[in-house]
Amino acid sequence: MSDSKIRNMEEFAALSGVSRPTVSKYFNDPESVRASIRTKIEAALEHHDYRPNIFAVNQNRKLTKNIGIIVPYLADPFFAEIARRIETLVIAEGFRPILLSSHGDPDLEVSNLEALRQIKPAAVLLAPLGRTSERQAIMDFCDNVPTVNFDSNIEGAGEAFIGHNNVQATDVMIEYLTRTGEPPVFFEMRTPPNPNAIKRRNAYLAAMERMGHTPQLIQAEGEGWNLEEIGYEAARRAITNKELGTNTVFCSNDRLAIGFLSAAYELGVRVGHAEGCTLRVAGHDNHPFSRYTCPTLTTISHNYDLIATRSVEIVMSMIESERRLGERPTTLLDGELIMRASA
Amino acid sequence: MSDSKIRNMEEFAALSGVSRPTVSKYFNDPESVRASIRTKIEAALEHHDYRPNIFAVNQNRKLTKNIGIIVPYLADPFFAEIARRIETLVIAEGFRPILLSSHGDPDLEVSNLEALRQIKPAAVLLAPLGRTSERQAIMDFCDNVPTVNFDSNIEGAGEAFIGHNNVQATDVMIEYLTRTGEPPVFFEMRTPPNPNAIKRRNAYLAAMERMGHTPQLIQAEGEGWNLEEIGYEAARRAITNKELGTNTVFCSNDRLAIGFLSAAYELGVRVGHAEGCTLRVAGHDNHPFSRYTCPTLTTISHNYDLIATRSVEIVMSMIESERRLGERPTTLLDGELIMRASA
DNA sequence: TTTTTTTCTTTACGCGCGTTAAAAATAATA
DNA sequence: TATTATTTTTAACGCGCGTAAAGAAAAAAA
Repeated sequence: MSDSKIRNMEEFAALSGVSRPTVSKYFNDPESVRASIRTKIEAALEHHDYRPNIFAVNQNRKLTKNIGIIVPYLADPFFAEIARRIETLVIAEGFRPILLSSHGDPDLEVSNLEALRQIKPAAVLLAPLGRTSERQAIMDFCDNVPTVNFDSNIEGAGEAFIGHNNVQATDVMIEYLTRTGEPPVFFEMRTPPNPNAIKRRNAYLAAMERMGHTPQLIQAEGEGWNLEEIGYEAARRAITNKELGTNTVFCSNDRLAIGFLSAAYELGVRVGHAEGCTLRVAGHDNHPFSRYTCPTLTTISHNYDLIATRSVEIVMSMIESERRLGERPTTLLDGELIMRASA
Repeated sequence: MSDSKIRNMEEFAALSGVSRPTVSKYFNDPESVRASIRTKIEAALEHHDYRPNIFAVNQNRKLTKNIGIIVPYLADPFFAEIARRIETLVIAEGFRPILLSSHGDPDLEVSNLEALRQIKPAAVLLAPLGRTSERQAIMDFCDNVPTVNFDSNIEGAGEAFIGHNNVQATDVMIEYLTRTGEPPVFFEMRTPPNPNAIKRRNAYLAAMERMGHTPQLIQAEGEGWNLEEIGYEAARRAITNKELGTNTVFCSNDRLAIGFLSAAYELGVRVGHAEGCTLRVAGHDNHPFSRYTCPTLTTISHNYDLIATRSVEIVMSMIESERRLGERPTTLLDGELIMRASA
């Protein structure tokens, strides 16, 4: 690098001995100019450190190189992990990820949508809040901006949906639990913020019925995203009141399970599938921390890798094929049983 | 809202019966125009849903209303929580937060810096990686963009530093531990990614010396940000090899402690300050999950609230006072002892 | 009502770059 | 070497808005 500050493309073009329109062409696609010209520009680039003004560029393009990513709650390590992977892939594709979190607030979700719209993104990846989302606002947004819906399905929103196969995953876990012990009680929130939870509940009920077991739902009260606390409180009550119909608990998600394990530990209940344990607890999600709970949590993993790569793939194909897919393809990724110590 | 799409300020000005320069003035500060004019504009706004093109606006302003936030690793709930709070405060101040994570990668940290520079932010809040950061790149950035350094101190970087009082916090914990039992062994990484860890190590050594106890450092090998795993492995070894000189362990941070607790649980070591426990474990940070470990983790809390509010306060004062403070004021926030079950 | 002060309108330029059309230069082909 | 195809240059406009200067209008003060 050198010193001289370049003010604009005009100056840089002069320095590199190439006309400005050609330089502009180069920055939009280096391959689109002749090799000899490319060499000249890149030589100049070595000495002068110039980059086109991003605002001016975006003002004149109908579409930017921005890709919006909205997650419902970034302080949840699950979404943080997904977001991290998506960001990395988006960067690798040569786009700029813009990551926004709704922090569990429907109003903020709408604000985020508006903020993104202003930015004219090439596409957006949206994991909505779910039940509490302003459905209409989301639909409006999707009409104007090519978006892919992931994680939590809002029917009809976006050009495609990619998510977790809650039914398959739930079935696998129930199958495992019943084969290795008593059939599970289902531990969940009465009014879960996320539609995946409803799917899991229904899958549990269906599976139990199919297998000839009587289902039991233990429903925690509480709103919001403080799931560990909600799980902890409800588990405490359920255990002390002896509400558990069997010795096996299947939690709707790992964060509730973490709360459950905490309560069980505190009450002196030994959890696990080993000798001397009186309770088995399983989760769902393979939360980044589930590996370090006490005992380590048996759970079902999302395919973190595939959920990210597929989402980005679809978005990229949308962008290249001048957006808008056909009939909102839905991709459901199978979960994988992670056998650990808790069940 | 109504239907008609407005293309630009010219059109909107016509519709509202006000001249374009005045409309422009309004959007920069509604209070700067006469009430009667304001009424007209806002009336038009009710029917026509127009907002100035953000790229055009930013192109013409020397400084934008953007405030950059960079954290070293967003998948760490500690930073996710801090970022969440800062974002909220920044929005409340009428600015647009741009949150970027370096994902533990020094190169990405530099890319993030460059991305922010392009965006001409009014200011940025930077929590650097620390030891692995490209110091020179950060210094260069700080020369060009008014920035506040937080969490991890890079000497001389930014106009101000705001962080955790590691010495005070460490002293408080050691004081507590020695009063209630044996003096602690210090459990840490040999080459921690974050400079806070070094401060904590030194504070531990100094405090132990001052109190006439012999310090013992147990140093986990490993690089990167997978702290639970690193803590788990090292703890397993330390426990099985009986390396612990006392029955009390003070972990350099909560994520290591989480790994430690996991290992202890697995090895059948009962942790806590209660009867029948053979080991006490304490952490540092009051990580969002420390409340749900087994047993619940005794730790020292950062003042999440203050760290966020103070950082934003300083940034705002920098922006208002035409940036650049005097002699890089440093604010160290005291930690608070959180007594739970583990020690 | 007249004068002064404040605010608004008109007019016009600039920001940095995308993009186009016609002319010029270069490369590929015959 | 002459001809054709491809790429580059020159010249110029447009994007949507900030902003400045001069004159007109409105509000406040005298």
